[in-house]
Amino acid sequence: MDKIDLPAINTTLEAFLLTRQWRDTAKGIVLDLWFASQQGACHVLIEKQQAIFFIRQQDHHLVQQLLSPTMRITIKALQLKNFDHQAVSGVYFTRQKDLYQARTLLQEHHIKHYEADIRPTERYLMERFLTGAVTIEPTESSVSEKIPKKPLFINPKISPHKLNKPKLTIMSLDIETAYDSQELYCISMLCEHWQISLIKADTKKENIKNTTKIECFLDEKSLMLRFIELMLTQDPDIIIGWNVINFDFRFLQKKADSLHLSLAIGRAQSLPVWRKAQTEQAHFFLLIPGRVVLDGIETLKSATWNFPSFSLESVAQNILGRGKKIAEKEHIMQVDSLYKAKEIKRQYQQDKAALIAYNIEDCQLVWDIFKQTQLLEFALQRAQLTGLEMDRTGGSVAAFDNLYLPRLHRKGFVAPNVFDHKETFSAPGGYVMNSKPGFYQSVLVLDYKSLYPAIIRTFGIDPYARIIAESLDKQDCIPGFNDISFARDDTILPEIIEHLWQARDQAKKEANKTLSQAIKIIMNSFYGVLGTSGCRVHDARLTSAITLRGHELMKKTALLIEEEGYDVIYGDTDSVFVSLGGLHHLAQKQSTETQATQADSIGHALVAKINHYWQHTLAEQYQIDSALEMEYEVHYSKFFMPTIRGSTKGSKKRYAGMIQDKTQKNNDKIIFKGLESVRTDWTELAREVQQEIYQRIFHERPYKEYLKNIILQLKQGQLDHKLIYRKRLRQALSEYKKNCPPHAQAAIKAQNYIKKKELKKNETKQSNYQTTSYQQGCWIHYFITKNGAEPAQYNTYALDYDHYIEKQIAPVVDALLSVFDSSLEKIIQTQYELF
DNA sequence: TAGGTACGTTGGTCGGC
DNA sequence: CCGACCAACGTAC
Repeated sequence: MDKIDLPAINTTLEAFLLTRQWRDTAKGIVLDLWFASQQGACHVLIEKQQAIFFIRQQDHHLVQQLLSPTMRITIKALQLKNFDHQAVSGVYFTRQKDLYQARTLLQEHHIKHYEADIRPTERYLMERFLTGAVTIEPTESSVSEKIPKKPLFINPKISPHKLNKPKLTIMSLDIETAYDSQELYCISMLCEHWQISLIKADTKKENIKNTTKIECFLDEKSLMLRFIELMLTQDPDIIIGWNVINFDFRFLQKKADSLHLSLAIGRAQSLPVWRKAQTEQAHFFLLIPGRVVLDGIETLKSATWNFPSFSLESVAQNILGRGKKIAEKEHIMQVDSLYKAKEIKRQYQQDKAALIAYNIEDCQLVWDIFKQTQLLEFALQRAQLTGLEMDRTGGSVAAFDNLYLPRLHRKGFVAPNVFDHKETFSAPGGYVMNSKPGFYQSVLVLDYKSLYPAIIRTFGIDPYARIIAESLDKQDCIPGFNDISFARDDTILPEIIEHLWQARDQAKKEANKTLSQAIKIIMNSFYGVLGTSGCRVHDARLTSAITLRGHELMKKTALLIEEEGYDVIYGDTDSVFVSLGGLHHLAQKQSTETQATQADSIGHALVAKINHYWQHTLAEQYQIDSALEMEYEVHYSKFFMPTIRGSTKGSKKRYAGMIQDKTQKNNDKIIFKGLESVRTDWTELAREVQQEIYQRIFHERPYKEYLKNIILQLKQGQLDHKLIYRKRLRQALSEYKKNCPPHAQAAIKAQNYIKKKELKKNETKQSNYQTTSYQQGCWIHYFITKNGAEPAQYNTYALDYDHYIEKQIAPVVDALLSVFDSSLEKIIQTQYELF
């Protein structure tokens, strides 16, 4: 047996929490925690934990009578109250199973109970303020000698710690399989200084030349066994991939099951735990004890990255500027959506070296994407801030609970239950000003930095502070709206935000963009959480207190700016748009540099005035410190605000502005918001024409010939590849009952074409693969043809070019041209006159 | 393994002519 | 054929 290399007893270990599990045992609830540490992986068991929820003290005997015949419980009166100021007791269980049963019994008897939905792991961690980084102090009895190599600590003391960069072993994983059968071709694993590809092949027959390390296996079973062995010897803390849980690991699990293999790839040879999502049928969650599996797609989304497509090809092109080895050329995919899958099969049969290179390159792409975007650091920071698992995406309510509940308990309260608060009205959202449409010379944008968190901080908006305020004098409270107010000096949420705010300022100072971003996301999620009935402290009066204060601030801000003689042309929630140069046709010609310099100084002056105003006014009116911070965001040297189509009214949430590049001439950038060119459901042609026309007009370059040429090319069929509509099927096809929009029509037609093909060819295998592909959430690609909407892949009809001119090009162009009393129709008309 | 509301656009449906 | 209304989607913040 290997020599046991344990850290010295009583040496404090710095560690980071990887996975958490709980289980009922004869000796009580056991928590099973895995950490990464400087000394490698570290396993901790916390024994003899009790499960707990709360009841009203007045229900003590009722609960005792109800539960004690079937389970062992202890009920203890506590110095805690519910939100109705009633005293509560804790009910303690030796098994979580009993708690669940008790919960059901109490529900049946309509007996109030609180916080019965907190899992034992979360309860243990949150009440100790343990999130990601911790110190572990092993005690003499806590070190087990049973398992060699891996330290096992029983009931050590664990304390929160600051996040130092933990030493983590990362593995990028990707598999290749047949598209038309359950055949496994190849598995590639890539770590920092190590990589391998396992392929099903006969070494004697195959001639595989490749620089990477390759092992060949005659059958899937030996390949799988080697995979399991390598997972244990490489022993990664983090496994990354692309759709890695719902494709790669799910495939490997099914493969292991069919081969009667135990997929013991967890630490201490434990098994993966699968859980099915309740909402989506096809979505699964995976827990591998001791290892964190991070899916690139979900993690990027959770860090607010957005791409037109989240395929590895598309994201790699966007972030790394390079794509996969088998390129997903869009014009090929249109004709044959299985092009890539077929090429993989061909390579497996004819050129295994190429397939291995492709497979390992996918691992590398995922690795490089994680590195480039600092995704792992983001996941670590988020876990550290929220106490959620590293792989947990979404979970805003759970993050709020982790931060809020322990603090609420220390203030002497237990939380209400989800759906306890009966909704009486719905809270308004952000204030969106009516816009003044037109083409402007010079526009400033000023905005409030994290407006809603700033309002929560400044006005003490907090579920607990509202409860407390009910029994306080008026002068000790800050008024909200809807007849509620908040305790002035006794709050929870504003303090959490203040702490995060300071951490964010510090992160910015240290140029730690990842941390700053993680904090911003969490701070902004608090408002949303208070607004959903899925949150236990939800109350529309609280969100109203935030948004209505926002309305007030926005309106006053616009007045303050107008007082200075400037025109506010638009504003949305936390921003105001200030016109400096006036409308284009009225503008005086002025050098662009002078304009920009003047704009900057005006911007800074306005922001200073407004910030000072709130400092002064709020101190005077409410005796509070303003945390409101308006910033000078950007100067648009040219700016266009459209009207609503077919009206003279200014539009909202749609505009374009040009930002001057101060260092480089002729490198100005046009920002599009809400307009067609940022919408994925408009055709490529429409988006491209909009960009081009705006470029030309903003730079005062001719555009008529360009437009005529586009129309000509379109009618000649030269632009057909840019005429595909792309839209998601948001419901199951059968759910489009009230009306059937074009993309759903196209999807139904596609299904019918496939069925016909199936009957003709009687080729079941491949067709089965495709008939299942028009499901909720999938993308539909379609043309508008003389026969209406047709699926792009199967279309045989002539395209309806008049439709594209009228519905795609004209709207995009006319919005801007109308400023100059022109339109697409007028421009084309002159063309006809020429003929 | 539950963050929110506000908004514009297209095209389908339906009742009126 | 037209207008009013609304379903569906994607977006801004």
